[in-house]
Order: sequence, then structure tokens, then C-alpha cells
Amino acid sequence: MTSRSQRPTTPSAPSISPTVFHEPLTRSVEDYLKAIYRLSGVGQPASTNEIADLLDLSAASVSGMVRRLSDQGLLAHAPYRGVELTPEGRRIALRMLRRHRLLEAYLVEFLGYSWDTVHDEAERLEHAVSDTLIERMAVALGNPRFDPHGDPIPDPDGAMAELVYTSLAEIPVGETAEIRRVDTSQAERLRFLGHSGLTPGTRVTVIERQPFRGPTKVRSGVAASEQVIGHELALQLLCVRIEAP
Amino acid sequence: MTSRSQRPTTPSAPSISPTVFHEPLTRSVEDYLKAIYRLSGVGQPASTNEIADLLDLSAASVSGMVRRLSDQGLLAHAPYRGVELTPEGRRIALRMLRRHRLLEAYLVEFLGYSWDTVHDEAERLEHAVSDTLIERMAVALGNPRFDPHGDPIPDPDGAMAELVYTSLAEIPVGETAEIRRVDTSQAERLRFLGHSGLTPGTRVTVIERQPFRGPTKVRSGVAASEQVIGHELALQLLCVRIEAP
DNA sequence: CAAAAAGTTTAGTCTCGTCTAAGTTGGTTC
DNA sequence: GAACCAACTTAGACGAGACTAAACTTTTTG
Repeated sequence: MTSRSQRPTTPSAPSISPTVFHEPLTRSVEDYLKAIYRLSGVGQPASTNEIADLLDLSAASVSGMVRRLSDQGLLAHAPYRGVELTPEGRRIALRMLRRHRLLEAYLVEFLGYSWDTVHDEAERLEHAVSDTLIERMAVALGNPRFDPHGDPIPDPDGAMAELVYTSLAEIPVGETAEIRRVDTSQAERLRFLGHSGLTPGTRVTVIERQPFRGPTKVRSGVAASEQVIGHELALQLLCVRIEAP
Repeated sequence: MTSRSQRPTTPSAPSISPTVFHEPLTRSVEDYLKAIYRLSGVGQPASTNEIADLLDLSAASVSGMVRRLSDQGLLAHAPYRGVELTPEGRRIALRMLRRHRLLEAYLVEFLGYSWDTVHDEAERLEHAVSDTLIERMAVALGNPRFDPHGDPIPDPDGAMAELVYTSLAEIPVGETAEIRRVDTSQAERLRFLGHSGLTPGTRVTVIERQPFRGPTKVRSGVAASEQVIGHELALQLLCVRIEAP
């Protein structure tokens, strides 16, 4: 009973080489870093309220955690101004993103998950899998670059293909585009899109669009079936234009 | 920000039908129940110190948790006398055991794990996987009844083949037996046994045994190689005797 | 069979991560 | 530019789950 594996109380002075020693991160910390990564993707720092909304926590809780994570050197906080990841924080966030997306790909490919049910499972597993397991899943999948929603999978160093797409809402009438990425994690939307055959890889031709953010009508696939897609949803279907159909 | 998904403070009066409402269990609780299941398998109740040793915690911590779990109706505690699982506690422990063993089987079968490295990974994942995922893994494996170590996998209702084996140390000289189960989770021992080809399914013939808990010499497999196995290890190799070789 | 040893529980403290309530700060409006 | 309002932070509390130290049972031993 002399030696027990309890976290040491040593406050771990800021290390020169931050990637060498890895304090075990809690689930919460990982979730905060992921959320902040997602929110500060646009350029601006993430605000306390945005983080609180995304994680379904009170703003006060977020303030508290932000202080702790700043002290740990995982993020930079300008009080009342927002919060940004440090390189170390970003490294961890990208690691979580890799895990999440590879898990989604694996569960869909090998365990019969559909793209609308896979998110929650991956959300829990991403905190529990080892690096070894993740890399083995990656190998089993053939090191994919994209997950089932078309989201890019960071490589182990954090590098990731950040492609620029055009939303279906912006594809002019008459043109053909290929859906490459679906930018929602809402199960109902994904299910609807799946049933409609509007998944990454599908080609659609815009045959009509109503003005004032109205719906877009497309013809898709070889079946030549027609679909009407509301503006909001069309914005989430990220495409590339195809030259000559 | 009005509704937040926080555990209600309601202390949840003891329910008539305990299997209907499932309070979310923490990792810790699941580990305690698993440990107590394992320790009280022999018949006697589990003692505080045994639990503390197994989980690498102080006895005082165990006392505290035991009180909380008794209050929740998951175990029966006679102070200073030990602790036993209630039916509900056992149900949960068996659920964890199913998860653990199916995970081990899956990781070995599909993700290149060896039987000596799989334990830790399963130990973390068993708390994170959903029932859905576990059942899909079971299907992918063909609903196996045993894990890679030969440990029986409880079915979803908690029923489990508890077979009686004879340890290799008790097989008389001259007789042949088939290894069915290896009763250790120490990686070094498993690695040694794996290298020696002494895995479940292997047949060995006892050709010599030294007295006073001395080593057992066996001839194994078609390769007709000879192995000497210390008494302690031989006790962990659980076998069934084979009639005529 | 009493005293010592071993095992267990209680008492009190700590950290993490959350909460609500009560201030602060900074931009917006008149 | 003062007042207001939304966003943010601080203060204080709490529950879970761990710890150490001290008290209390039970068992073992001389």
C-alpha cells in the first residue's frame, strides 16, 4: 500500500519541450480543446459563450476551465476578448479530430454503422482508444484522408487537407457538381440526405433555384431522380464543380 | 442556457424494478463492481483490503465507495465482514465482463492485437462502448463463447459457461490434455506462453514431473517439441484430459 | 485470555469540474 | 458621454472520488 498511482501534486513547471511529457488529459479537457479548435477555425478567437453553448455548460464553468487550461499552456486567453489554442493545444485538438474521424470511418466501414448514428459512438470512444489502436484502424481502412461525411482526417502530425468547396446553394443553375462534404452532425439531416442519396461522391445537376434563399432543385445520379433541397441544407452540402457533364 | 444536461440531485429512491431505470454509472463504479465480482467468485465475500489491492486504492477509499454502492443497492455490505454483489450489481459486473472479453476477442481477431497486449486496451474501451457496438462486434465474431485466453464470455443475459478444468499441474504423467484456458493477465507470462505455443486449443502430453511442486515436462503439438513448465505457471494452464491420444 | 497485530471504518481534506448568484467590463444607444 | 445591456469573470458551494490520520473491530498470538 506504499506506492499508489495517484496524480502527483507537483504543478509541473512550463516545459521547454511541451510535446515530451504528457500529463494525462481528462475527457473534459479534450472536449474543451476540440470545441475551441472548431470555433476558432474561422479566424476569430472563440468566445466564452460560444464554447458554453457548444458543450452545453454554463459560461461560468467555461471561464473556470479556460483559466486552468491557460495556466497549463494549452490556450491563450485575453480576458473579455476570447480564447485561442496554443500550438500544443492545437496539437491535442487535431489528435482528437483524427481519432474521431477515423473512428467514424472504421465504424461505418466494418461495424455496420450508418453515417447518421456514428457520431455519438465516436464521441465516447475518442477519449478511450490508444494511439496504437487508432493507427491500426487507420491501416485497416487504408489510411483514408476523409471520413464518411467528407471531413478531412488529420494525419498523425496534425497536417490535414483543408480544401475549399462551394456550397450547393452557390452552384449556378445548369451546372453540375460533385458533393464532397456534408457539414452537419445532426442525425435527422444526415438520415434525410442519406435516404435522398445526397452523400459525398454523388453528382448533382442544378436544374432550378428559387430566389431569396429559396430551395434548389437538382437532378442526381444515373437514376435521374429530382430533389428539392431547402436553402439551409443546400449550404451544408459542400461541392466542387464539374467541367463538362 | 435554461436547460442543461446535468445529473439531477434527486437521490432516486430504491426502485422496485431495478433493471428499468439506469443511472449512468461512472468508470469507477464499474471497476469496483468488476473487482468485487472477481473476488467473490470463490464463494466468500470480498474484503476491503482485497478490493483495495486489486484496484490499487487505499482501504479507506474502498470503504467509502462500498458505502455509496450499498446505498445504491448494488452491493450488500456487512461492516468488518466483507461485501457481496446484489443481483443488480452482479448483472452490471457481468455486463462489463462481456464487454471486456468481447473487446479482447475483437481486437485480436480484427485489429492485430496479441493476447498479451490486449488487456489494457479492452480495460479502457469497456467503459466507453455502447451496447450496440458490443453486439455488433459479437456478430462480427460469430457470437464467440470464449475470449482469446479461453475465458467464457457471458451472454447478454449474464449466463456464462462456467466449466471445470484441471490444471496442467494436476494432469498425471503419461496423460494427454488439451489446454482450454489460461488464467493470468500478466503480459510477460502470456507472451512466454504464446512463444511456447501453449495456447488454448493446444494438446500436450505430460512426460515427466518433478516432485514437491516441481516443474512439469510436456510434449506439445505435432512438432513434438518438449517444454518444461514451472509449477506456478502449470497451475494457470487449465486443461481437459483427452481419452486416447 | 489479554495484548498485539491486522483489518476496517470514520473523520477531515483535497482536486476536478460543475453549478448559481453576484459582480465587472465593454460596446450600444439615446 | 451617461446609461444600459450583453458578455464575461469571480465568489462560493457541491458531489464524486481520491487521500492520510486516527479510531475502532476482529483475529491472532504469547
